[in-house]
Amino acid sequence: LRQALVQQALRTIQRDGAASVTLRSVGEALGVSRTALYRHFGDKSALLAEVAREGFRTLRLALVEAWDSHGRGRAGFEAQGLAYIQFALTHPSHYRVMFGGMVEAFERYPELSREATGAFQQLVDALVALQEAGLARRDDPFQQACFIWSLVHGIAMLAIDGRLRHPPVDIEALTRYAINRVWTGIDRE
Amino acid sequence: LRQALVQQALRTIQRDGAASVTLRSVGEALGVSRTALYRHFGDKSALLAEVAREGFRTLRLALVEAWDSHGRGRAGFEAQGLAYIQFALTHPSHYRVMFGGMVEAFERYPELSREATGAFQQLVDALVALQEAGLARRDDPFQQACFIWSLVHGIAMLAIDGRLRHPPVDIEALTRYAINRVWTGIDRE
DNA sequence: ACCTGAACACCGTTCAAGT
DNA sequence: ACCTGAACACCGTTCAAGT
Repeated sequence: LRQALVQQALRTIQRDGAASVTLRSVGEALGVSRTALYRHFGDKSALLAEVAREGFRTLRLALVEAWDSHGRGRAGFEAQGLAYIQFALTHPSHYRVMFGGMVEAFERYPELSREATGAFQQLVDALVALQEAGLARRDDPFQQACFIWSLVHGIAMLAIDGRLRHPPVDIEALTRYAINRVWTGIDRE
Repeated sequence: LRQALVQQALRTIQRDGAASVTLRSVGEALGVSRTALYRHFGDKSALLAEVAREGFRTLRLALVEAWDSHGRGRAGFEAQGLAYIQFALTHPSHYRVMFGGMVEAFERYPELSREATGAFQQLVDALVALQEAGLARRDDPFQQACFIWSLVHGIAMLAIDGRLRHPPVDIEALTRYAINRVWTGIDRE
């Protein structure tokens, strides 16, 4: 039932958005009372934490896949960025659960923190590989990763929140541009 | 009273966070019924839209001030980025109202949209000035601005959501690093 | 024109009670 | 061990009624 609750929450999120995930709706869809959930999770936040954890796992796998299947060089770096944005645009509500502050006290869920760190670590690993291949500046990889993550997260959030629709922006083109500018800089032509 | 409601909402947001802004609490703090608000705003979302509009106005003024008082060159560009992050860190809940999807149907509030566009336009104007001074690539200034905005927005959101606290990140140092990397690129040393 | 008080349809959560 | 049903303390919103 625990797994069923998570799956049902995910389905509701995908179809009707995160705001529609109520203990009543999730319970009713599973033919169970609205308080049955408390036998498996501490509270609603714990359920959403599990949903978020699942999201970070999927995201990490998507990043690894993009990086590995594009040669682990510049092409892989770009593919990884595009995969990140694609995940966010394909699962906007799920992404919001992961990053929108919907999970109270994020740090109180060690499995969620671990999975989130794992996805971040994939980016760090890629940057270390690029540095060792002489393709990227030998800055602190952690700070470098924070920088890149902030960029793609910013694009994802603005896109999801509809802030890039007036006028309409080609998100993929923006992502490609951003990654290219990160790579070569914007100081001079 | 309309202005008083906005001011009270802002005060509550600063002190107890956006989640604590309820029609009951705002009304009670002003010695008025919880439904009095409906004489001045269509619904709660309209009140928050006004709060967000005030935020974009303050943000724009902070950006203009930073840009103007640092020579409208590379130093001004960096100062503008730092001013953006500083605004977000100083008023995290206010920033969340502006960007966290708390205002339903953002585009239905023309004054809010105008103010948000105004803040964005300040960045576009700065980039055009940099381009004309030969200090920045002559890319489409709008796309360039979307790129930069995404970056600082990403840093701001990750910082506000506490995602840069395990391990703790020096946000100002990260911002300086990011702006420097945007300026000179990360392809080679 | 502006405000109130009661009512309505929702929420998450607690808890005694059932099997 | 697992679930239920009623109850509690909250929400935003509507509406007839008051001044």
